[in-house]
Amino acid sequence: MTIDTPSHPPLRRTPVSDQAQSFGLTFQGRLHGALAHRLGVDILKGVYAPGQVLPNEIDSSSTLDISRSAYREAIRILAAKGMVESRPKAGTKVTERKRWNILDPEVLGWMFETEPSEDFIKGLFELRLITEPAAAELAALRRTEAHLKQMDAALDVMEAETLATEAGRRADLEFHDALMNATGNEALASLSHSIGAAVAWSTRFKQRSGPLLRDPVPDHRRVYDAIKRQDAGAARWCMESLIRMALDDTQRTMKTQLIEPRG
Amino acid sequence: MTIDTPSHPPLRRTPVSDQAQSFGLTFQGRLHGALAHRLGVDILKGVYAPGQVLPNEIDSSSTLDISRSAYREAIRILAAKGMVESRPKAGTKVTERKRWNILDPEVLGWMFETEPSEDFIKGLFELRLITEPAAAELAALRRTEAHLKQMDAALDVMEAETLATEAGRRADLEFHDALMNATGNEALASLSHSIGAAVAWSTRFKQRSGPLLRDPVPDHRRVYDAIKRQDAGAARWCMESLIRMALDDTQRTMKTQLIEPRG
DNA sequence: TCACAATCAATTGTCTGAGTTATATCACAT
DNA sequence: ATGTGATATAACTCAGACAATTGATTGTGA
Repeated sequence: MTIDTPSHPPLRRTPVSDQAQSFGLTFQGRLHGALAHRLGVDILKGVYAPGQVLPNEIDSSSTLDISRSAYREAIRILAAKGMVESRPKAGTKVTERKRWNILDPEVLGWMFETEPSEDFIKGLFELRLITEPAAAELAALRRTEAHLKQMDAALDVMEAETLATEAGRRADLEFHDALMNATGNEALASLSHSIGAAVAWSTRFKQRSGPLLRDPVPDHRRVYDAIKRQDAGAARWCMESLIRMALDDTQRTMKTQLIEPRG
Repeated sequence: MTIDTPSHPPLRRTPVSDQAQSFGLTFQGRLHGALAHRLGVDILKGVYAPGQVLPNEIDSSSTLDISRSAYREAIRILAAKGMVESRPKAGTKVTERKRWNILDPEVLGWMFETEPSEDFIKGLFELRLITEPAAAELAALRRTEAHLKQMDAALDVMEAETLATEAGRRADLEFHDALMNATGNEALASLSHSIGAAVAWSTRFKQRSGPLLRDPVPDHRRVYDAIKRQDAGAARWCMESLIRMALDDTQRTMKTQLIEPRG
């Protein structure tokens, strides 16, 4: 067994053969991005363990059949996210898990592609339960009319489209973004944006596997109402309940996915 | 005025001239890293505003007198942190501030090099006040003897070294890291690690400008004691008070820095 | 006048091959 | 043991070419 990267779909649109185009599942625009994606997911999956050094640039790029430049740029991306570390003579090694920037939106997205552990999901929602109710509280105290208008508009779209459509999911994100802007706290907004985007991404799977899902609009509306009337306590409580329900949905979805791994 | 990047120290160890070596302030190992650092700080400072497109690769790399590869790798780093976005024909443009991963440890470090706004500092500590007391609470409930031993050892070093030494500051980080491990929440630990590292980095400045600073060890010890006796409420309260004091120190330091910008 | 298709050109993306620099490892001497 | 120096290996940097993508422009037909 000398095969390093087993059973991956091709990294690039096969430029030579005009047939077999239908493969391009994982392909994303740029080559370095696609490779960073693949390596990132592999690291998260444990295909490459922390401490392990990757094959050197020459070998890697040649076995992947790409140029050294593209390979190096992919490594830079992973290094920027704290997942690998390169030094001359020592090679490029996977860093210890503690140093990974798992709250980076891209990393978080990769995470959700790997059937993350129950513990991780729980930890993430625990963090949401800490931050987002507090954010709702701040939003209730600091929101302006403009914020309310944004949130209200997003809610209308959510109601009309439901979470089954792309537009509906986007509206969900817009609602949370508006709420985070209302907190007037940039760092808090950045954190919630990352997590929210990742969780919303997983909503796509929820929607597919679960036949019936709780309508999220009323819960969101309650949060909105509390913020509108500047009731910080109620905003906190409603947001907390909203997240608990999302956790519940997500956990149930993950379980059914374990039963039927692929669609 | 056609000058693009005004008054920056040299990007590389001047390889030609053997003298004037003393310049190497900002230099960090690799060229792509140093450039990413410089560009990142410039973006945070507003030298390059969101929406603005950077000069193209050819021009940029030639005016900076580096190769296109090195320049491109720097851009990939910034793109990985959400700060720029490249597209063929359209160029590389600075993304809107909301999309920056300001909780990335590196970005946060760059932030503290730019005399961040009062609002940003307050927002960051507001986030700490939300997450870290909650973390202390969780740590009190879940800590093991091993965690306690780690924290205790770190406290001893802090006491012996004080925050004036590198070892002392490292011990401070170790204390918080052990605490975060005790929470058993990976996401929470990652967040606090980012913020903690950045704030600790700023401690270096605190130490320099402020002649006398509150001794932080007793406050830390109180948090430790509460966690040891599994008193979640006390742990939360002590941690909150610890952070409020740190905020106080930081704000005072920032103010004095405004009066006397450079040492 | 407007919608849509074809063309163009600017910019990033990719490739190749070479030389340079840092550093982990080992041998050797202290 | 400890420190010092040589060596080989890896990442790092460079240069120049070509390919691919796409925003803008122009042309075409209704």
